[in-house]
Amino acid sequence: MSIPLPGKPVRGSKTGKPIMALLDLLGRTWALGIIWHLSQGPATFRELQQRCEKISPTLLNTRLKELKALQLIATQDQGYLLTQQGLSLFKIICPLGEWSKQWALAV
Amino acid sequence: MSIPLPGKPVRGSKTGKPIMALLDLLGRTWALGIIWHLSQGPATFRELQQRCEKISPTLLNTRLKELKALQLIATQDQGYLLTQQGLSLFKIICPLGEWSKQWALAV
DNA sequence: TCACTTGCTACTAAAACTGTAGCAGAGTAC
DNA sequence: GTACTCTGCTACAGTTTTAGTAGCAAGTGA
Repeated sequence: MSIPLPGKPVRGSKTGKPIMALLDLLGRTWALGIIWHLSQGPATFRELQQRCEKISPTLLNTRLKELKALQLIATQDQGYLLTQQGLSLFKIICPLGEWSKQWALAV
Repeated sequence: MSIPLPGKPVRGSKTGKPIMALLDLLGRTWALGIIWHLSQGPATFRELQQRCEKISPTLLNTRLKELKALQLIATQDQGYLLTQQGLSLFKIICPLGEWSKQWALAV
């Protein structure tokens, strides 16, 4: 799957609007999950695999490359970690944790 | 694909944590997109199809059923619209619009 | 009754994801 | 130096999901 660059047509939208690229990216299996789990701190490849419970290494690597190309994550000695960009994105979606608890009560 | 009920094991997590169900749901193609486009106001099936540019009716209907079962959207005379739950979820992800614009400048 | 719209299903092809096995390189341990 | 372990990652076959197109049944209005 090609990397959803803002400004370019993406899966489901030819307009090139950044939000559509973002929705394409976040709509891919495990993309949100990886960001979520990485917010707990840096992790090696295998550590991340464990945090994600059941992700296949194939897919994990694919997503990591995408997220890296889009500058949401980076690699360092510690392994993978969120960049400033990635962190600011996480801050937005962070409230989903609390929201989902309320939601669970209602559904 | 089965509906990701909070409290139940979902794609990628057996823990049943609500957040994992939510991440599963939002990680499905077009789920976020549908919520996003519905936030612009109620829409009929075909209207929604157009807003989403390139979604296939098969998938649109599948996602609508899921979102309905999870009480994020509902149907009325006007067609489909966000429920209170859906609206409160949208309020969380709404800042993604602005964020993506900043991101577009950086990538 | 005939045209027209709407919500939606059927069906096939294409793309994405899973699951398992395992390789190459780096770091100890002896 | 060589055996052992751990790591990041790739290969590949099989399954599941999504795309894309066609079109049907029900409702509306003329």
